[in-house]
Amino acid sequence: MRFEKGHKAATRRHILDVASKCFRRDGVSAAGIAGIMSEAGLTNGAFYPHFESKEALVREVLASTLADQQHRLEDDQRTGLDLEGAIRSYLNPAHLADSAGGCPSAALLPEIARQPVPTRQIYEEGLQSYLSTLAALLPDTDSATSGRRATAIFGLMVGTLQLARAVPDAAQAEQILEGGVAAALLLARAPSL
Amino acid sequence: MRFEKGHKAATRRHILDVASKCFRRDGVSAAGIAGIMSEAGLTNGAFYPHFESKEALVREVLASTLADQQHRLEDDQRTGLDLEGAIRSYLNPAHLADSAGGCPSAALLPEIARQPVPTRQIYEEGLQSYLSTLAALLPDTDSATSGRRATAIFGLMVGTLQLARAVPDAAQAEQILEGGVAAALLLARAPSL
DNA sequence: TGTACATCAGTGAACGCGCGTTCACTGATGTAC
DNA sequence: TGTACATCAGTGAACGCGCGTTCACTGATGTAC
Repeated sequence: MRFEKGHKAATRRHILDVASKCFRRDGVSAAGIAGIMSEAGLTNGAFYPHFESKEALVREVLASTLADQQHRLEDDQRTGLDLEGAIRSYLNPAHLADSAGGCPSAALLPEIARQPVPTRQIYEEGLQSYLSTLAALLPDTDSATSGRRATAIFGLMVGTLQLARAVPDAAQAEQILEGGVAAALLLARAPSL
Repeated sequence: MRFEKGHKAATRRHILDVASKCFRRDGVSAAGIAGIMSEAGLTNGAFYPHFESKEALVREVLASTLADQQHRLEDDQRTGLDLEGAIRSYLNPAHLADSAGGCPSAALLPEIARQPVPTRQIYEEGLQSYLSTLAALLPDTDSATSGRRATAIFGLMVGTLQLARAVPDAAQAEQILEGGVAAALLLARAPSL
C-alpha cells in the first residue's frame, strides 16, 4: 500500500502524540516502544523509520509537549484568563486526574533529571519559554523579578500537584490543591520576591 | 555458613538502605532487584527470603526513608535549627547533587503516584507525619493553618528542587534554588495563608 | 492504453539482554546423643 | 568427648516475559515505456 502525500508526517505526529500520553501516564522508563506503537495502531517495527531511538523520541516528545502547554497558556491569556485563572486551571481536580493529558513537568520531572544532557537541554529551553509566558501574566514591571517569581510559582504548582496525585485520599488531595492555590496567589501578589 | 544472631535482620536493613539509594538515584521502575542485591554484595536469589516482592520492598523503603527524613529534621530542630535553616538545607546545591541520599519525594513523587493504593497509603502516612514536624517550625499558633502552610512550603521545595535538578545549566539551577528559598520564606512569614 | 517496474510505509519475526521470581542446592554452625 | 544431624542465610541457574533494536519482506500505488 502506497500512501497519499503527507501520510508519513501525519503518522509521525500521531506516534508523538500517543508517546506523549504514554510517557506522562506510565513514566518514560516504564513506557515501551512496542506498547506505544500498538496504542498508535501500528507494529513495533514501524517505529524506526520515524525516530532514531527511544531517546530521540523522548527529546521530541518533550519539546512538542512543552510547546503545546505554552500555546494553551497563550490562548487562555488571549481569551482574557488572568493569573488566578491560570493557577486554578493548573491546581485543579481535572488536571489531577488527567496525568496523561496534563503538565509534563508534573508527570516526569524526576525522570527528566535522569536523562542525558541533550534531553535536559531541550527541557530547559521549553521550560524557559513556558515560564516567560507565565511571567507575562504577573503584575511585575521588572522582567528579572517576574522571571524569578514565575519560576517559584511554577515550582510550587508542580510540587503541589504531585503531592495531591500521590496521596490516595481524594479529600486530602483536594485540600492540598486548595492550599496550593492560596500559596501561589500569595506568591503572585507579594510586593517583593 | 551459619550466622550470628541478628545477622538476617542486619542484612535486611542493609538491603533496605541500598534499595533506598538505588530507587532515589535511578527511579523505582528503572532499579532492578538483581542490581540492588549485587550493590548490597549479595546475589539475586537472596532477596526473597527477606521481602515478599519488589512492591513490598518499595513500601518498606518508602516508610523507612520518610521516617529517616523526619528524624533528621527533628534532630536539626533539637539542635536549634530554625525554619529558614531547614529551608536552606533543603534548597541547597549539596541536596541538588545528592538525589540518591536526598528527599524521596523530590526523587520519586510522580512514580509514587503511579503505585498501587497500599503503597500510596504508606506514603501519605509518612508525609503527614513529616509535615507535622515541619509545621512545628512555623510561627502559627493554629495547627490547621500551620499544616496547610507546611504542605504548601513542602510542595514548593519539592517542585523547585526537581526543576533545579532537571536543568543542565548549573548557574541556572542555583538561581532556581535561591528563588525557591525566597519564596518559601515569604510563604512561611506571610500573615495569612 | 496496457503492462512492467520502482517506491516506500508498514509488517512481524528475530537479536541479545535484563526483568521479577522460583527453587534445588551449599556449607558452616549449633544441638542431640 | 566425638559424631551425626538439623538449621537456615545465601547461591546461582533457570522460568517466562518484555525490553530496544534490526531487517528481510509485503503489497498498494505512481511512474515509465
